[in-house]
Amino acid sequence: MEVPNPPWHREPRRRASKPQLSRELVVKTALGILAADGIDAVSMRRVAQALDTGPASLYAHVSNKDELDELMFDRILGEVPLPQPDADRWADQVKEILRGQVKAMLAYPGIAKVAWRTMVPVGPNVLRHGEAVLALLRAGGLSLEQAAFAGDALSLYTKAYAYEGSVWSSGEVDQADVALRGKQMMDYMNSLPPQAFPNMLQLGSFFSEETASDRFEFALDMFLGGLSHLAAGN
Amino acid sequence: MEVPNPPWHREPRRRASKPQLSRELVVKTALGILAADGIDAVSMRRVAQALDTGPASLYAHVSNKDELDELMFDRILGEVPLPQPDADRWADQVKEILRGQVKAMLAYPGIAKVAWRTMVPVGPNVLRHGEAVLALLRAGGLSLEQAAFAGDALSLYTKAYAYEGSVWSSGEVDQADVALRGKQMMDYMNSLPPQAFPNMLQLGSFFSEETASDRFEFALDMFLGGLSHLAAGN
DNA sequence: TCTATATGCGAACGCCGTTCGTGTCAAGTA
DNA sequence: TACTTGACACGAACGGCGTTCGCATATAGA
Repeated sequence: MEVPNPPWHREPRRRASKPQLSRELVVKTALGILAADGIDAVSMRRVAQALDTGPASLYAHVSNKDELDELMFDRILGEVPLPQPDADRWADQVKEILRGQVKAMLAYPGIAKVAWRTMVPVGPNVLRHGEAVLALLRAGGLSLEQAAFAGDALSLYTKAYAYEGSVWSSGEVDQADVALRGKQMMDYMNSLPPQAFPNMLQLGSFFSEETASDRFEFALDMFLGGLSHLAAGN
Repeated sequence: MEVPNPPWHREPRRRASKPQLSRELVVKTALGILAADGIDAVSMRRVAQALDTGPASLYAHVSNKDELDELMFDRILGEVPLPQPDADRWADQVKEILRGQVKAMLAYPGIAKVAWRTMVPVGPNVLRHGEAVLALLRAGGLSLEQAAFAGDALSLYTKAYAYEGSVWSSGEVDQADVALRGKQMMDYMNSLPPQAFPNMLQLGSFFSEETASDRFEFALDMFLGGLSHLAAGN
C-alpha cells in the first residue's frame, strides 16, 4: 500500500534505491517486461513506471520507441550462440542458427513483430548473424548474389514463422477463439456444394502447436534442398 | 466553409446524399482509404469521418476493427484471378497465384500486416486461394501433409515478402532514412577490424526496389525446386 | 553564497479502439 | 389521428498510446 509523503517531507537528493538511468538500464527493464508480458506490454509508459519515473525521462537515453525495439531485438539475438563454421555441414549449420533465432524470439513473445519492420540491419548482433549465415551459404558454393538472396529469404521466413508462433502461444489470441474460428470455417465449408474444398477440409489435423516445429523444419529442408541443387549445378 | 445551422433548423429525416450504412459500404470506404493512404490511415474514426458519421456507428455493421481488417483482406484477395488448373504446370501455376497475391497486396499498402495476424483463414476468398494452391501441390505429387506444410510456408513467405515490400514503397519509412541507415551500417562495419564482415560489406547493391521481384522469384524457385525433388522421390 | 547551466520529468497534445447512454425516428397499437 | 414502444444512430467519454514542451530542481562554477 503506497502512502503519499506528507507535504513537508522532502525527498533526498537522489533516492538511494533508484540507480541512475542509462540506455543499458532502460533496455534491460524493457526486456524484463517483454519476457514477462509480451511486446504489447512494452510501452514507454510501462517501462518508465517500472523505473519509477515518467515516460519523458526515457527519451534522454533512447531516441524513440523504434530504437528501443531495435535495441531489444539485437540484445536478444546476442543470446543466440553461433556455431564454429564447418564448410562440410553448411546446411545443417544454417538450420542450427535459424533454430536458435526462433527459440530466442519465442522466449520474448512478440519480438518478432519488431524484427519485422527493422528493414536495415544495424545492430552488432544482427550483423554477426547475417554474416554467419552468408558465410555458410558461400561455403556451400553459392555466388554472392545467390547467398544474398537466400539469406534474405531465410531471415524473412524465420521471422514470419517466429511471429506466427509467438502470436499463437502468447496470450495475444486465446485458444478458445482460435478453436471457434476453426469450427466456423469447417461449418462454412461443409455448407457449400459438397467437395468445393476437398483439400482444405482435411487440413485441420495438420495445424497445431505440436506440428509447428515440423512445419519449420519442412520449410527449411525444402528451401535448402533447392539451394543445394543450385550449388551443385554451379 | 461550414456554417452551423441556426438552432430552429431541423435536419430532414435522413440526408438524401447520405446513403444507409451497411457492412458493404463500410468495407468499401475502408478500402478506399487503404488504397489511398495505407493501412495506418484506416482507423475507425477515419472511416466514420469519410461516411460523415461517428466511430460508434460502424460497430453496428462490423463487430471489430479486426473484423474490418479481415473483410478488407478477403475482398482484396477476391480481385486476384485463379488460373484454370493444369497439373502439368503445377509449379508455374502456384507461382502465378502467389505473384497475384503479392501484386494485390502491394496495391493496398500495408494490408499484408493484417493478413499476418489472421491466423485462421475464414473468408471465402482466402479459402478459395488456399484450396487452389493445395490442389496444385497435390497435383504435383505431394502427400496431403506435405502439401499442407508447403502451402503454409508459401503463404507465410508471400505475406512476409509483401509486407516488406509495402513498408518499403509506401511512405511508412522514407527512402532518405533507409539510405542513412545503410550508410551508418557501412561505416560501422568499416570501423571494425578489417574484414570482420567480409560478406555483409558487399551486400549493398543487392537490396533495392529493383531487385525485389528477383528476390521473390529466387525464393519461390528454391522452395519449389525442393518440393519437386521431394515429389519425384515419392 | 549566489548565479548559471544542465537535467529530470509532470502535464498535456493528438491519436487510437471501444463502450455507454441518450436522443431520435419508424412502426405498431389504441 | 395520437400515443407508445422498440430499435437504431451516434456524441461523448474512457483509458490507452508515442511524443513534446517547458518549468522546477539540482549541480557546478564564480
